[in-house]
Order: sequence, then structure tokens, then C-alpha cells
Amino acid sequence: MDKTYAHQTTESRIYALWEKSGVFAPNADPQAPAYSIIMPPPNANGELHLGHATFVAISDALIRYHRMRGDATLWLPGVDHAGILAQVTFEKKLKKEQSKSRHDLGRTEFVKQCYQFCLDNKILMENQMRALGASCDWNREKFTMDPEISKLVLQTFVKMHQDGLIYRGYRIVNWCPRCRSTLSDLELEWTERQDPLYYINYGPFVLATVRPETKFGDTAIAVHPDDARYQKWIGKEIEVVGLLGTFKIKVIADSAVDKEFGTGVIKVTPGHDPLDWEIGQRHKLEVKTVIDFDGRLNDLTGPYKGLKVAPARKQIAADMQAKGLLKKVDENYRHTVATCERCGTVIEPLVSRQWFVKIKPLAQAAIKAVEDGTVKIIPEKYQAMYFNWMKNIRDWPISRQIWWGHQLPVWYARSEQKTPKQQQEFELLKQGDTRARTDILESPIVSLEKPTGADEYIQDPDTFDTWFSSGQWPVNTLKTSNINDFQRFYPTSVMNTAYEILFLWVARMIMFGLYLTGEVPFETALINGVLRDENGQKMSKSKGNGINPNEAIAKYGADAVRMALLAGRDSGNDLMISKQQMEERIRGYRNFSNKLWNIGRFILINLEKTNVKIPFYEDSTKNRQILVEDDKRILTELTLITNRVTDGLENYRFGEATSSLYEFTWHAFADWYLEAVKPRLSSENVQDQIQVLAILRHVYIQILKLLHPFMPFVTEEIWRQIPGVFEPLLATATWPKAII
RNA sequence: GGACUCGUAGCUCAGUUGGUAGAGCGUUGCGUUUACAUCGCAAAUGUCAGAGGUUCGAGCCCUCUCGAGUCCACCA
Repeated sequence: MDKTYAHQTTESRIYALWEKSGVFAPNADPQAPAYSIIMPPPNANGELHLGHATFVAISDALIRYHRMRGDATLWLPGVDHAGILAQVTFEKKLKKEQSKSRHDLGRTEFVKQCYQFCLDNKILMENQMRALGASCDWNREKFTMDPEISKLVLQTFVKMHQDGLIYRGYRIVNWCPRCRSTLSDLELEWTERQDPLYYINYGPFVLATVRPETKFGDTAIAVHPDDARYQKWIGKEIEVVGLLGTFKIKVIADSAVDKEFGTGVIKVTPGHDPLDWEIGQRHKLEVKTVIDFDGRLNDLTGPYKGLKVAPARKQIAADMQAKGLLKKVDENYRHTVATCERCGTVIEPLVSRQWFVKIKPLAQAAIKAVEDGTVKIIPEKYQAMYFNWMKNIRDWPISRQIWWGHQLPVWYARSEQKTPKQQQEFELLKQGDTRARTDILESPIVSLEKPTGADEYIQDPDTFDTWFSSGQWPVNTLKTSNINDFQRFYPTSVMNTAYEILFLWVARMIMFGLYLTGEVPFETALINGVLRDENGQKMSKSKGNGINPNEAIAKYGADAVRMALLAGRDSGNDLMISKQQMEERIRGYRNFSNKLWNIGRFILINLEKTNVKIPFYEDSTKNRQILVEDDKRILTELTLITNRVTDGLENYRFGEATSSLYEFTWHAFADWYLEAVKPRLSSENVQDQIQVLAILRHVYIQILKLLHPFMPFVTEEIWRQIPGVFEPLLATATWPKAII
């Protein structure tokens, strides 16, 4: 053995050895219990970060542990096409490298190139997974855009439509003017901003608004029903002088109005504000749209037509000021605005016709599954979050006006489009102009195949929310995998992912899983905390505040990176750590692999020195009789640590399993026992030497086994250098017996 | 506004049925002895946020206060 452990040259060699030996595929023993994890598919828009490394470290530890236990163990890898995120990322790249927009390419070409972009990233990510030591079965790898996966995604939509769980309707939605798509509430990011709050003279009232540009869409004035100041106005019509002249508007009472805010009077703009939309629904108000899908004011706004929202607001405020319609302006008003999580653009609430999932029936079953423990959410604290969201869940808009994704299996017949506008729309869509809006086309036909017949049909250009497909992931991957995989491995054992996507993904998988199969998709949702920098910011590649896993692996080895993410922490909690501290942490575990290596060196050197063949330690009465106190003590501690590590793996306490193992290996075994035994090794008592060497080797072998799920590379490499071990690969060696 | 989490050594964090306070890193001193300087030995540092309660006993359970943070939500 060399003096130091060289992870640089070892890790890739060991990984290749594993892959070649086929140990990543589940064993075929029909008697073996099934254990399976579906990998959360990383987004295909870039490389992996340390957050991914966390789930690899955890999932791989579980997978390797169960493999060593002899279970039929499957870890199924995959990659997600990431809908909007990938499209935005690729559009940026397109613009930067070719100065082109997606419209320059056209839909077909854009999708083709985006597909390639994702495939390229997919290879990068696969290699990073390999570098981290992920022992997943690459032969079963899936991509959300694989044809057979896509087909199942569309089938689900058709089935749900038949079951009455899908509807198409006009609703106020979150519209991203840049992505030109609608978004679900979960895809928003709320950011605090400072904006002027305008106090507008409005007939007999003064009212406060941040958005004077939407006032052309006002269809009522609202006050709180109990507000004494305004009782006499409720139900009356008032006359208001506005920028476009004088108009009449009704005063209504609605308890959604806050008496304390501003003047206690609001204008109701159902076309451009979610709250106003609801008030409008309650009072059957007219919905007036004054801002279009491109984020510009439309012809209902007279001279402001064509202006974008921000400049329009300034212009309108200035004009109101000039006409004396503005009472005052509070320049220091702080509030939060919704922005597009993927591109940062301010969201425009707009009324649009979209496809929705009627979610309540699905949610009910999913709530029950967690309540009765069919699905366990670990740590338990996340259950509260889950219930809180699920019990207040709202219908889910699933259609997106983007190109990259699964296109809706929805068709429109030419003959059903009666108005000239609809016919024009039909024609534009047919020619591939996706700036055209589908929502005015009538009589959609939901069908996997294009309808046949004398009529002419075009497909709805919308694609699904990316979570609509990933929500079905455990079902669809296993159904398209090896024959019998679904039967053998569904429901899967553990779903390991971060709490950020508890609603976006975990909750939806439970709903889809139950809906599609009648069974939950996984027995345990193991939720991880996230890594944050010293300022509490989530680590991300775009912020540049995290360690690049590639660099860390190259410098310190994957084993060290994995340990640094697990040891001495509760993986369900966030970890706040600076770049430097993280690196120190990793270096500490690199030192540990070296320590482990050198313990091996010491033992092997001593084994070689003796001419006697050292028998493998057996826990027999004969051997026990000559054990001295030190021997008994280390063996007792070995038993304890074996139980502890096993218990840690069974109960997802990786922090405890790893640090107690570290402690035992370094301080009990190396610092104490190994030193204590040195005089005995140099003594004349051959029988005792044999005994000591047998124990040293025995304890060491057990340590390697216990450590393997966490530090697979260095342990496997050492395993190969120990002469005479029975099992060729540590990855498939037998897990030590434990009592827990 | 609703829900949840956290506050333990200089820093980052463990601490699971309540039983004499822990690790890593950092700091200080010493050290080349059958592996390892990517090392060894030794040392220092805590009213476990604060107050009250339950208990023979509380970092751990209960209540309140203060501080930090996260998620959800329609405050114009």
C-alpha cells in the first residue's frame, strides 16, 4: 500500500469496476425483499450543485446499505426536462451565442435544439453522479421527455379529463410577460419593493393604489360592509372624473376590504388583480381587460395604448397630477410583488383561459395517506407544512404557453371556429405562430391521437407544467422500465428530496400515485434541509456562493464531500456554512480517509511480518478465553458501533451514524487500541500476536463494511488490498449483524 | 394574518423514550515512539437565549418573554 491514499486515481477506477461488475442492478433473488428509490430527476438545464450531492450522499448510503443487506435494491436515475427553467436557460444561451430568439428558430427547430441542450447537460450530470459514487442502475435511466414516458404523461391527462378532474376555464392567472406563459402560485417568488402609493381622487372618495394604470379596468368601488364612514354609499352609483372623462361606477360592500388600509376604499379591477377577481366573482362584476398578454395597455386605455406597464404608470400618474386627480403620493410604500421564479419578471395577473386540475378530490386521498401513515414524512415537522398546504389547496393550472415540454393532447376542429377572429387564430396556429392565443378557440377535443375525419384539426400549442409530468415520475419510470419492475418495486421505499419542492413535487407525486395506481408512490418521504451561506442565502450556482462539487471532488475526493454533507448534522435541518468552512469540513474528511488508509497499512504491514497464517477472527469460545481486557473492550465497542450505525441507517440518522463511526475508527480503534497493542505485537508471545492481528483485521473489516455506504470509494479500494477476503466486492459484501 | 423551526464552547453544528454537557474546525503547549504531519499527546473555554412550572432529577416536557429564520396567505 502507498503511504497516502490517492483518491484522484482511485475513484474513477473503482466506479468503473462497480459498473462493469453489474452490482448496481437489483439482484434477481425473488425471495429478497425489494428496496427502491427513484432518484429526484435533476433539471436538465445545468450541472449539479452541493444540494444534489446531499441527496446522492443520503440515497446512496441507503441503497448501498440495503444492497449489502441482500435486498433486491434498485436506485433508478433520471433527468427532468424542467419546462420553463430549461427553456429560459436555453433562450439565454441562444441569445448570447447566436443573438437569436426562439421565434427566429421557430417551434420545431427550437424544441429540437433544446432537446439536444438537455441531452448534453444530461451527460454532464450523469458524470457528476458517477464522480459522487452514486450506485444507481444506469441501464434503467429515464428522461421525462423519453417517448414512452411522454406517452404516459399524456394518457394521464386524457384519463383525468375523462374522470372529470380536468377542466378548461377563464380564471385570473399569474402571467409572466417575458416567458409569455401562465404560472402556478408555487412558481412565483415574492420580492419586497418600494413603490409609490398613489392617493387618487375618485368621485367623493380618495383611494390608494400602487397601480393607477389598471384603473381603466375598474368595474366597481368597494368598501368594508361595517365601515361607518361609507355606509350611505353602499349600493349607490357614483360619478367619477377620470383621465378619459367622466363615468359612473357602483359602490359595493365586501368584507375582503381592509378598513385600516389607505382610506378604506378600493377600486375593484377584476381583470388585473386576484383579490378583485374574487370580489368580482362574488358580486358578478364585469371583467374588463386593459393590459394584454405582452404586458402593454390595450385600446381601452385611449392614449396610453401600446405603453408597457411601468412607463404607463408614470405617465398616468403625471397626467393625473396635472389634472388634479391625484391627492398625494406616498413615495416610501413598501410591499411585496410576485415575480417569475425563473426569470425575475414582475407577474401580471391576467384573465385567461387555461387548463386546470380539479385538485380537491386528489388532495383528500393524499392527506389521508399521510394521516394514516401510509406515507411517512420524515422529519415529522414537514408533515405540518404538508397538511397546511394540502388543506388549503387550490385548483392547479397546468397549461403553459411555452414550447419546451409535453404538448397537450388537445385538438381543435376548423369547423367549430365560428367567428372570424377564431378562424384567423386557427389559421395562425396552423402556420406555427405561437404568439396566437389558443384560449379563444372553441370545442377542444381531448385525445391521444389527432382526430381523423373530413374536418381539419390543429393541436393546442400549450405544454404541461413540468410538475405535471414529474408528479407521475415514480409510476411512469417503473412502468416503462424493465418488465415486472413496476410490480416488483412499486410503491417505492424512500423518496429523498429537499423541502423546497415538498408541494411542487412530493405532494403531487402522492396525489398522482394514488390516482393512477391506488397506491402511494413511496412509503417514506425523506426530506432534506438546504445548504445556506454565512448570510443565510441558499447556495446556488447562479449566486456563486456555494462550493462547486466538481472542484471539491477533484481536490478532496467524493468520499470526503459526501461525509462533509452528512456527518454531525441532522440532514433534515438547514446547514448554514461559509465556503471556507465547507472546504475545511471536506478537508477534515479527506484526512479521515487517509487515516483509514493508514490504519490498513499498519495492519497489513504487521500481517506480512508474521510467518504464521492469521486465521480470520471468529467469535468462538476458544478465542474468547485468551482475550485480554483491551481486546474485550474494543470488541464490545465494535458491537455497539455496529448497532448504532445500523440503527442510524434504519432511522435516517446519518449524522449520528457517520460521526460515531468516525469517532470509533479514529479515536477508539486507531488512537487507543492500535497503540495499546503495539507492545504485544513486538513481544515474543506468538499466540498473542496471532490473536491481536486477528482482532485488528476483524475490527478493520467491520469498519470498512460499516463505512462503505458513506465512503464507498476508499473502503472498496482498501478491501481489494486485504489478502484473503472472501467477498470480491465490498459493495456486495454482507452487512455485519446488528441488534437494534 | 396563519403554520412551523431554531436560539448549546470563538465558529458551524450533534445531543430520540428526562439521569453527572459533546464533535469538527479554530486556539494554546508539547511531540519525528511498528501506519498516518492529510499525524500524535495534552490543555482551555459553556448561568445549554431569559423567566416560571412539572419532576427525586430538565438542554430535552409545559407556559410566557426576547431574538433569528422558513413556509403558506388576496393587504390594494
